[in-house]
Amino acid sequence: MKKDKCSASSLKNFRAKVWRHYRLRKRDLPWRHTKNPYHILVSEIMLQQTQVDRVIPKFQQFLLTFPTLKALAAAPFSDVLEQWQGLGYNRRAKYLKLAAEYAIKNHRGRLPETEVELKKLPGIGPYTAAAIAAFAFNQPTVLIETNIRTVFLHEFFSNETDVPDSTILPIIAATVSRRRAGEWYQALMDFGAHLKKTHGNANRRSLHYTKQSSFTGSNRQLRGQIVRELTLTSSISLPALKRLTNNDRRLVKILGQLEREGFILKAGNSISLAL
DNA sequence: CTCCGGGAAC
DNA sequence: GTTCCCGGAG
Repeated sequence: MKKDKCSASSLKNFRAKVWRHYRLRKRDLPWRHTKNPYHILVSEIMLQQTQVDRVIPKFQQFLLTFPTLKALAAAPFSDVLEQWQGLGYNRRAKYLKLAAEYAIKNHRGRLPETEVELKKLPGIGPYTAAAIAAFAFNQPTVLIETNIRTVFLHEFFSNETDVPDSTILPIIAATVSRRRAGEWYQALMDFGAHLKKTHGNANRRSLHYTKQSSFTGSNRQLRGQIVRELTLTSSISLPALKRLTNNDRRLVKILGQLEREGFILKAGNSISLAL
């Protein structure tokens, strides 16, 4: 009986368990059939805070509409935003197009291959930079997201609460496959998704666990409605938008934010999506 | 720290 | 009605 949960033999058993689950229960996901860095990028941005089942059809349609990094960079923002409707977090659509433009301008039309360079792209933070490096370029980066967090909380911190990621990351680094990093992380995510179905959500024991405020009646809801309206009509008057809410002051405030963030253009009383 | 979307499972 | 989602920016 090994006392140390992180002993060499424990880690070896853990790895074997994850690989075994992957062999038997691997999910067949569209972005696992490609090594195209652009396709990986699109999938990872879409998957930020968004369930796999909801991303799959959007991912495929998006790549039909914008087949290459160059096509995305050249496309009107309003077209990108239109494709994005239903996914939520419209800022991601903006960041994704800006990232494409950045790569065209600074990396000769390709995505950079290192974590440090990837993180410089808009919308790409610590997780996504490490994930693209692992999935597209097979680098043994260290990354954590909700499924991976679940796996390690379940396997190594089953009796602990308020576990910070900084405590988990060294174990992730100690267990990552040097030779098959991308596959390893896919296997971890599949195992984590499986654990959530069978054991509930261990992430509530993470130090970083938070519940988000309610959506109905929120600024986010109204903001989303405004953006969707604009993708449908291309141009709309302020009085027409006022029917979305009885709080004109809140509407004007959100419109100001959308304008500053580069989502919309205001010309007098006429409002349209930015190009 | 707060903000950001929206559909679906529960 | 509540929770969750292969997070990131300001």
